Amino acid sequence: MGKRKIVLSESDSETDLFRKDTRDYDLDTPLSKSGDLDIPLSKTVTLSHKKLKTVKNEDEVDEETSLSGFTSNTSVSSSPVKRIKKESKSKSKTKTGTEPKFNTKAKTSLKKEVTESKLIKEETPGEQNAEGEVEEDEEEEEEEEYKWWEDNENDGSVQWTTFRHNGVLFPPVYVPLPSHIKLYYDGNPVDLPPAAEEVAGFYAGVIGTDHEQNPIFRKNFFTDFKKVLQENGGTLNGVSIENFSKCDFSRIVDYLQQQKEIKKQLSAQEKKQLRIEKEEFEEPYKFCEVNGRREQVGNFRVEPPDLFRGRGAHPKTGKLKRRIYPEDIVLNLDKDAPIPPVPEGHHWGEIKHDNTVQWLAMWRENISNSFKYVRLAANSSFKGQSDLKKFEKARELKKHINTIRRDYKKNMKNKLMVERQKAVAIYLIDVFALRAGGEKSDDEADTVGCCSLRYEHVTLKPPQTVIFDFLGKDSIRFYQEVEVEKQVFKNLAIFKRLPKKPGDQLFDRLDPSILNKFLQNYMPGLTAKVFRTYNASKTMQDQLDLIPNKGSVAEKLLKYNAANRTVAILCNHQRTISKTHKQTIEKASDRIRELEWQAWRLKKAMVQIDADAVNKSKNKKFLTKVIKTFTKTEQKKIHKLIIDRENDRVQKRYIRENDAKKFENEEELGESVLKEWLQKVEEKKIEYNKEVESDEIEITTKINTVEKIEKQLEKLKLRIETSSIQLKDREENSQVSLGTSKINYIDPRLSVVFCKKYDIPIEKIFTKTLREKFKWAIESVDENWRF
DNA sequence: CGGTTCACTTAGCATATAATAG
DNA sequence: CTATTATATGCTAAGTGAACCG
Repeated sequence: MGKRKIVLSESDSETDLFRKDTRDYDLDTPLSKSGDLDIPLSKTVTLSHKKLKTVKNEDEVDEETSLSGFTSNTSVSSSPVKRIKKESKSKSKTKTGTEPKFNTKAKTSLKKEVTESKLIKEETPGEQNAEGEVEEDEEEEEEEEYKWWEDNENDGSVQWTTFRHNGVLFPPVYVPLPSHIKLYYDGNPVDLPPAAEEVAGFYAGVIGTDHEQNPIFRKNFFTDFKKVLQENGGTLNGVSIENFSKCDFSRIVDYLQQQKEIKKQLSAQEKKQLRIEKEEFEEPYKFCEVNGRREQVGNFRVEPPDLFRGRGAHPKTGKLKRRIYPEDIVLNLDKDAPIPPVPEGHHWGEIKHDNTVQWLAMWRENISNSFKYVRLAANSSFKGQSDLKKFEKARELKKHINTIRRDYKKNMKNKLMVERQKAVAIYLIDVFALRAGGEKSDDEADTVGCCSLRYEHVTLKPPQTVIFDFLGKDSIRFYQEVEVEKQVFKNLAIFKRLPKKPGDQLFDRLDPSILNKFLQNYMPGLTAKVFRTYNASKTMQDQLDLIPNKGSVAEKLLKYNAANRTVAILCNHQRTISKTHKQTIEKASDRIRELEWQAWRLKKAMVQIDADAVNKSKNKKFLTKVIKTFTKTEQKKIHKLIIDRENDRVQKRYIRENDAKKFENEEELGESVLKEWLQKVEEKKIEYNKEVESDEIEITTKINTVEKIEKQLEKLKLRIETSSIQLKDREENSQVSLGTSKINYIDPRLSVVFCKKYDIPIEKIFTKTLREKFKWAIESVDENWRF
């Protein structure tokens, strides 16, 4: 038995997509290394061993029920500790020698940024830099830039030597509503102190979303709202607010809506002006100087106050996320760096000089009392370096994966309960790409990963089918009905055995740290999450290998996306189906049906002209196979669709043109014009009706020869084909999110190589920001690179 | 150790912007 | 050219895992 195929069932149509996946996992490839040690003994195991003596029965697995039918193998297995030299990851091309200078473009870059998209095309692509190398990137760089991936010196713990920036950007102060816009309570206007009014406004902002329907959200909001109100001396006009259901936010909602509308109505110029002003204002915060080099800051804006929008059933959702002031902020800079200016009348909470970390600023947030950090952008050297490290680590796992798989298979029959649990857990993480699953407290949403799986999350269906059903990260449902190996099934049964009951931990001897410590034995730095990266990239490599190098760019892209989708499904990256999705799909299929009707009609006309035309046509296949006959009812339906649409269009056009004329002070079109237009549509309708009755197409000058019709048919055929493919693609992607895996899991070098080999412009696969983020990948691989 | 704290990656949704159909 | 739809980006919540601490 070499490869094991896991076929996911297809029973539940709702989540169908996530269970059609078929994957191969090579668990049995012979090991490259023999003579692996047969002694586990990390500290954890030693401890269990001690435990074994005292509470033997608890820790020993009951062989009777669990091991039947399997070749027994009693030896405790483990992995050799493999020491990998930390070698410098990339062969350095000659480094530029001198320390790169700090990019002084900061001042001018604003204008550049703003107009870039337009200007770029006018500039010579590929300028020469000092060394005479040709810069191939579409964004010109006057100054040579730092290519950290060609730089060898990076030891790890020290992140920077100089580190300077301008601090953070605070959200604007609250501007109270106009005095006539108020909250109403029990039908009466309420005068709120500004602080409370602000919170009421936050709630108004949530009306119309799902949060509004969430009782927890409402309760938490109302509690905090009352608190703020009280802290600010209560309402100003003596109204006492006790009951949420008596609160009427509608005027505030309308006002906010109106403000939004006004903003939208601004002319393009005004919008542009505002944008430029905003840019200018933000400019100082956008960049950070790291070791004399200019790098982009990611989230330089402090999070504004709002109601906390927790995902899933978060107990704290709806609570007020308080405003952050400079006093709350800790800044991190180098010792000699100038201290950024603070808003008038304030001071920074603390100034630190910690060069072992990457953050520029941080504050403590009040919802779960954790930290928020201001850090560099995704295209920075900090992020890039850790990204590269992450993928190199995943590639390192290639060398150990066979050993690991062999071991966990073997350990499925280990006598020690912990070892068995480890084996099964690693199996689940490896095969189903589960996350580690750390412990969570009661004031968070109840979500789980591997180690925190509970009794009720796994259902066993003999002989060897397992149904996983739980909420994972972000409360995204993980539902899979799968066949597993017998021994896995048996072990899961053991882990669920009495006295365990719903609510109990499946892996009661495990937590991520135990698992990770065990994994380190195979490879330094190996942790549970590495498996996700590894399997995602490995899957992508395998999928890409299957794509034939032929066809149009569009076709190849479609295949790339299909490969991407496989990975996204593996990682369970979902997105909510948009509210309009069903409608969109319906509309698109109606549209296709209409196109088919047009084709059918043309076909009829063709036959009318020449009875044998179909047989002679080079589109014979299309004409006979694809085009189905339309019944009279169907025809009428389509006619109605077209006529309604036409009428609609005419009405709109009439209104629009008159609006324009009014604006220009011209004479408006009279009703008669509209009537005339509508009449034309009416004529068409009559025409259609006649067509249905007589079952004959009227031959017009436009379509009076077979050749002309063929030409039109050709066009229609193409449109139908592309529309159908598009529709199918969209349908398949409707609940799968491709982005997350592209950004975080698929080694970007795979995509770069794919583009090179298949002659696809990288822009088709990586957006501008992704190209910046993955610059290290784009510039460092040749087409023979493999994951 | 075993829990907590800190720092970092990963995640989906909301909104802004671009592309495309009509 | 406009309205609609698709895509890209911004935002911040929610994970992981190592270090720290008593």
